[in-house]
Amino acid sequence: MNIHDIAKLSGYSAATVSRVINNREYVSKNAKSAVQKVIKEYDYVPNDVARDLSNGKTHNIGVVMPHTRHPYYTGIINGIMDAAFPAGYRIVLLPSMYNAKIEMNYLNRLRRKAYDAIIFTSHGVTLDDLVEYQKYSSIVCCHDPGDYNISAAYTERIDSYLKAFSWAKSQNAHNVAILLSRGFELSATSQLTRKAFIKTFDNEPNDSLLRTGIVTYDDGYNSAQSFSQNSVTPDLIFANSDDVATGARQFYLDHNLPVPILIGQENQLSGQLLNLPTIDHNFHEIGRLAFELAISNETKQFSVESKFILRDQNKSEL
Amino acid sequence: MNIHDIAKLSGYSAATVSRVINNREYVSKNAKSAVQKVIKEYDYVPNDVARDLSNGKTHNIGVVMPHTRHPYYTGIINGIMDAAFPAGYRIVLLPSMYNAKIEMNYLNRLRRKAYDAIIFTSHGVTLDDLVEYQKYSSIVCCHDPGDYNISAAYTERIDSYLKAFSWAKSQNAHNVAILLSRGFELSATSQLTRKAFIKTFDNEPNDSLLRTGIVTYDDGYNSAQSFSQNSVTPDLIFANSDDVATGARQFYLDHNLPVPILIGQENQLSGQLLNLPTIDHNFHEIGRLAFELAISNETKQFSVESKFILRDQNKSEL
DNA sequence: TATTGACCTGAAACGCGTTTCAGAAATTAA
DNA sequence: TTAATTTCTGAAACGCGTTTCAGGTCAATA
Repeated sequence: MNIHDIAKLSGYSAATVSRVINNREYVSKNAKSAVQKVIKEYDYVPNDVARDLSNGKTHNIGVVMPHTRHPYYTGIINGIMDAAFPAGYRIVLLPSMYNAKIEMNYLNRLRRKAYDAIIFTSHGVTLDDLVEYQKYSSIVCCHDPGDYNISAAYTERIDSYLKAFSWAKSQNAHNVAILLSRGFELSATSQLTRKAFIKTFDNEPNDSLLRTGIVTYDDGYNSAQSFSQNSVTPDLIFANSDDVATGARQFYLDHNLPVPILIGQENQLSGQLLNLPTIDHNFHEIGRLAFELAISNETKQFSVESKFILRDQNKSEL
Repeated sequence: MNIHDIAKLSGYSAATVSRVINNREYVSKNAKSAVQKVIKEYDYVPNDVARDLSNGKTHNIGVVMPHTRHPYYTGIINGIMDAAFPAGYRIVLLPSMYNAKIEMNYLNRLRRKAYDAIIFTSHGVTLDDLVEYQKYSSIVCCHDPGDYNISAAYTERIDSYLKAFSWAKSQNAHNVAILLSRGFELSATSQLTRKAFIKTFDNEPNDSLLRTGIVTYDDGYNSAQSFSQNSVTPDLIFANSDDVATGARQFYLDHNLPVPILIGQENQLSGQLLNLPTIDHNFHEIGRLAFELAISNETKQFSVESKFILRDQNKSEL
């Protein structure tokens, strides 16, 4: 049962049926009611794929993320979804595991018109690639694109990183461990962390106190364990999430070792319970802005301030 | 630049180009290399929407969920995604806010061929509706479908609910508060909670100790507050997540009131930190199974046991 | 009354791959 | 060498809506 069948059955043409379905003008009352009657009688619904093909639009936005285990990604996704839903867009989850080949594959699906736009919450492909593929469709990234001419909605992280490290310094931290999702060379965010560290402590982060590939509570725990196994004792741990910091903390507690000072990120419940200092990156707003950029035709950048939150240490009731 | 252009440029027909692209047999070496050369030269990629239209398949699976604020839903989504990715399927997020009209809309999009299947992590429409729409495409629900003939992957909750309540009873809990996402009349899961409660305590849950619409930490906090404002003092709170239980706990702490015994669900980090008894519903496995059902042609049901986890209360180091 | 303009309508083309089917060419089997 | 296969190939139809454009009707303006 397609639009041509309805056309025949109603005695009008497919063009008229299409007009009725889409509530276009220039349809007589007679035509409208006749067509509607047949549509109702045969319970006809138009094929969305054919429609998308004809319209050259799918109302689908692809969202690329390495995984959904870190609150930053899930937070952005929520932000995008909350904005996309009322606008009639749907989001398609495109997991990449930081794999550039997989991401290129998604970029090609953009060329193939499968999505109206793609938002990269994180990207393994180069910014050059993103700029290149922009000619096919709207692309938004969620990192500072620097001089690259590409739409971006991102967190201005440097200030809060500086605040966090300078607070760390004020606590007399000398051996600062850094737990990152990706190494400095691979991630702009990690690079920012490094810059803030250098600016504060006047030297490079200590390799033996650096761990990458860190995402979850367990990763935090294991990092602390590996520090311990290597006889490394950080006096402060700067983690990429509160849950990660909490995991590290647990290792020390489990082994009756003194717990280093902890700094988390993303303002999670675990950090709230433990009164950890944290950095709130306002990912929900990032998601919202990313969506707005995705459906707009302009290429522009939005940045949002992140906040270093130092909770009242005395209020800890745990 | 479409397949016909490539056909002309290569001196072969669209049919042959299609064969080359899809690696079909019955293409001569000459044809293959000539076509590939032109494809490469013009950097042609086929249009996915046209392909989907032709093939009648999109490789998109719609996933309906009320929201993404509860770990149960995000957990299922992760499970689905982890299974869908290697199988070459993508998932489209379809938020419903428990709104049956919105869900019907999604069901109609299924009829319109926008998705190959739909998974309902929760449903506001009736099971009759789901059964009805099954004739158009594969539908999977994540609740016990009872006698309805529909594919389902769900958690067998009753045992762990019974265990939880009987533990509650053993703790001499008399005023048991229940925090639910939806009321008994609207949700099969809530109904199970009720049944387990009745079986254990031999009477209906007390209305004044019942709260619905509960999803987050804040909701938990507010519930406790509303109990307090109504001079209701539960001696045990059965929450629908550890975070919710944690929120309730916080209210009592903030007001220097004795904290009731807490039972959480979903085995979250907050519960782990506070050593709360919890119920683990194994949502990741549910998601995986739901996906398998979504792409299979059979209609069947899988259920997974949930676990009541009583943590060592003495080990609380917080 | 002659124009003008608004309103209707449908055939055909378009968006773009895929598949069918018939026919031709090249092999292999007999 | 002939018959029977197997391999290639492309025109056309198909999946299904949307849009364009020409042609027609009818009421309103001049």
